[in-house]
Amino acid sequence: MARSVRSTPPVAPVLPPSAASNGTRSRILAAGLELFAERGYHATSIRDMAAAADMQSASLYSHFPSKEAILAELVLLGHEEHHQRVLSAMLDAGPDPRDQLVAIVRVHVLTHAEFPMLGVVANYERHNLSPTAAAPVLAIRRRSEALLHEVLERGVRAGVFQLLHEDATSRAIATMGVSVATWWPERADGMEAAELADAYCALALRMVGAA
Amino acid sequence: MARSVRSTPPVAPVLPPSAASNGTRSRILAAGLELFAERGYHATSIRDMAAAADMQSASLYSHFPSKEAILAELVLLGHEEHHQRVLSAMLDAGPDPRDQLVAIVRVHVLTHAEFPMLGVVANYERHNLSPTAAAPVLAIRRRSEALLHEVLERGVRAGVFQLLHEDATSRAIATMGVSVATWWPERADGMEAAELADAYCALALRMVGAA
Amino acid sequence: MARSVRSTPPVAPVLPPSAASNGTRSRILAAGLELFAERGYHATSIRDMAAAADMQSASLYSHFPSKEAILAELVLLGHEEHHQRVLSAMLDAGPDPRDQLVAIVRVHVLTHAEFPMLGVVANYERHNLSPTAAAPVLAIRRRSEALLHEVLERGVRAGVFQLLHEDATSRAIATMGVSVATWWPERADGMEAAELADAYCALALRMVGAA
Amino acid sequence: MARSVRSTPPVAPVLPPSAASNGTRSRILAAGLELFAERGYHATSIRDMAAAADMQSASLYSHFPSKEAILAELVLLGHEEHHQRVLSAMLDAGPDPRDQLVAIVRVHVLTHAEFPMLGVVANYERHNLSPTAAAPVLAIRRRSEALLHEVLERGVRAGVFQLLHEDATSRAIATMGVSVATWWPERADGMEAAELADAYCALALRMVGAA
DNA sequence: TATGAATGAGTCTTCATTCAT
DNA sequence: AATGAATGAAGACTCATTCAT
Repeated sequence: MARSVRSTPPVAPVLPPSAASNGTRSRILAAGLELFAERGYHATSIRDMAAAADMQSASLYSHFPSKEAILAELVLLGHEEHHQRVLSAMLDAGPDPRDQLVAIVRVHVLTHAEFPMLGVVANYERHNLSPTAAAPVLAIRRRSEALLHEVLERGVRAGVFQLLHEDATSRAIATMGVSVATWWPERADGMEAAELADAYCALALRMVGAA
Repeated sequence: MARSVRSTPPVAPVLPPSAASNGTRSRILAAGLELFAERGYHATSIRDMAAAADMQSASLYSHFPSKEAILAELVLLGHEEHHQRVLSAMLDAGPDPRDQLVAIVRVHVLTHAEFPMLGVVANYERHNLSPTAAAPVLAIRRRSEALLHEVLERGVRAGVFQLLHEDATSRAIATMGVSVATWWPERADGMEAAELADAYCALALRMVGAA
Repeated sequence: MARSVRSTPPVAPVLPPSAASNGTRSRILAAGLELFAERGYHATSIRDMAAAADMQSASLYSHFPSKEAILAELVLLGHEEHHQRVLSAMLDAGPDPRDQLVAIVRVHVLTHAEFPMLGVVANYERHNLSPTAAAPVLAIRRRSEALLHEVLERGVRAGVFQLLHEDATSRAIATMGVSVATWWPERADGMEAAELADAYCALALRMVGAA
Repeated sequence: MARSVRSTPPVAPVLPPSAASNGTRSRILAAGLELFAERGYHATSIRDMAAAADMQSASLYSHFPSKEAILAELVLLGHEEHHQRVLSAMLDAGPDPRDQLVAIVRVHVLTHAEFPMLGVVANYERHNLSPTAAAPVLAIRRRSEALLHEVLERGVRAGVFQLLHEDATSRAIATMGVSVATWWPERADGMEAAELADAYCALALRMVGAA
């Protein structure tokens, strides 16, 4: 039986399925995502986005009330997609804190490898949101952080994790996953996403003293 | 006699001594640093910077030829200061790869804890530089990366490090230090910089399988 | 039957029919023409032009990509209108070089008398164009110059012209026509355009030794 | 005895002797002349002129009270030099109107050939002067025009000139001399100034019907 | 005499947004 | 749903000029 030589697409999809494919709106979101990720929110003009979506700038306002609304939707979408995947992975993992940690890190890394632009925008461009638009995003972030915290705490209580410093450890684990969005799409070798995730999972186990 | 409970100032200095204290120029740099770190390069206007430096916007041009030149100087300065500190720490460390890794991580973390705004600007705002302005910065980055790479390689050859994946490991170590600039200044507890550095050094040793 | 005493309007039209009357665009062109002719390109601000066209300065950019583009259009338009008139006059003239010279000079003078501002802008402000914008203009100028040259050459070969110096003569003929744009609109007496043209035609015939 | 092969210098002097050679002031005037002639008054900044004169812009104000004062001095200087030369040539000519016309045209052409930049600035940039600064210039212009007018009138009264139209003729004669400043420095052939002047003198005689 | 720094007004152009069509 | 034209505010930058040194 012929095996496919390539297991990941050469170019990652821009938007997750939950947001893709429904016409003009998603064309605008895709345009915004690419440009915000590449140049940043303030370096991208409404006209740039319109051009990338093959329309006039005024037409954007038939779909979004403002430039900020487009960023807000992208940032929220990135957080929702991520949180839902992490949550789902946790539910599939058994009760062992080690399995739970691995589940979190794997899906965390894979999501950032699959949607690097969304990772960049959600993490680095979210600071351009007004407090109002940022609020629901922060809520999700806190839930995600709490989830990792919970797993670490349970591992400590179960005696399988020996943390050096809770805060530093959890920040390090979270950060190294996010950074994947930045460097992995530009990697020189042909490293696969699954291979990458394996490495980070093992790394995480070492960081919590469980390997 | 009462001992001071806090050994580091509550607010870190903005610029390293190498750039501070020489008049108008450094006042402009300090203004740019604060604003670029807080809002980002494109969200900061030349008038904002002038106001923060208590002068008219046109007066900036007596000291810098363009807005980009201010960013370029800050980014370069951040990289130079960082690289020089890392280099100096390496020279003070003994020949043991473990000591060398600890030396690198400690100074890496401490630098980002002491100059968090410079860390943010140097790492996140440098993408707003033109290729010409970015070139010398990239050269320094490559040297710093090579240094960490060298230490890891030597540790592996000496049999004291068991790396899971060289690239992933080095990226994770570098990233977790940089992220300090982001979260540590806003920490809730009264964590000291030295304590933070200790934790990250131990974490790094675990990551390379040497703890 | 009563003859009208005045055959030309007291104030010449600003733009030739080929460019006039089509809405906002030509209102901007007319504003630019008047101001460029009166004050010069660099002494005219985009705001001055907007005010003269009764709009905001930003609105100009819905119709022209830059200030230079407005000048470029005016200069090109002036050259095109002029060249087409000269060409048309030549075609109506018989084969006699004297008739041809008179035809050229008459239309040359009349055009500058009818559209003096366009003459001033096309001839004196064209130096403010970038090489790219100036190229098509230069092409037309060369064609016009070649036409006069051709007529003079033919007259010499036919023995009806005795030139003192070809280059000096053709420059003098061309220049005296262009200068009409400058002094004729401010003439003290009530000199008619037709009368003016008659004088210049006779003058030209003398200059080539054919009178 | 060796004859000089070249009767005119390859590059015409910038300023006439009356203004040259007295230090910083004339260095500034020379810089202004070159730049005003090349780019125009409004396209030349005070900093451009300072750079061309190898000094700081603020230093110009030790020698001239304003940018306009530099233009005013150049324009006045050009007119004075020109008028004095024309006057002197007239005094050397005999009483014959033909000789007088030739004398005027010759010196008119030669002056513009020798100081083309001064000719350009005096004739085309003088419109950028305020009425106050323009007044003495206009006075000289009127005297020069009156002089030509006088010669033409005398020739008519003496029956040696048959004018077609006084105003048109005098404008044409004056204009063709001024235009020399524009085209002659860029001539393709190696035409000498004396040769040029001869041609224009003969042309003028034809124009007045005296050849 | 010369200058570096400073300034307020101005430059052209782009911005996000609105609105009538 | 889409657009061309319009706008007021703002963008980075340059202007001619001033002044203390």
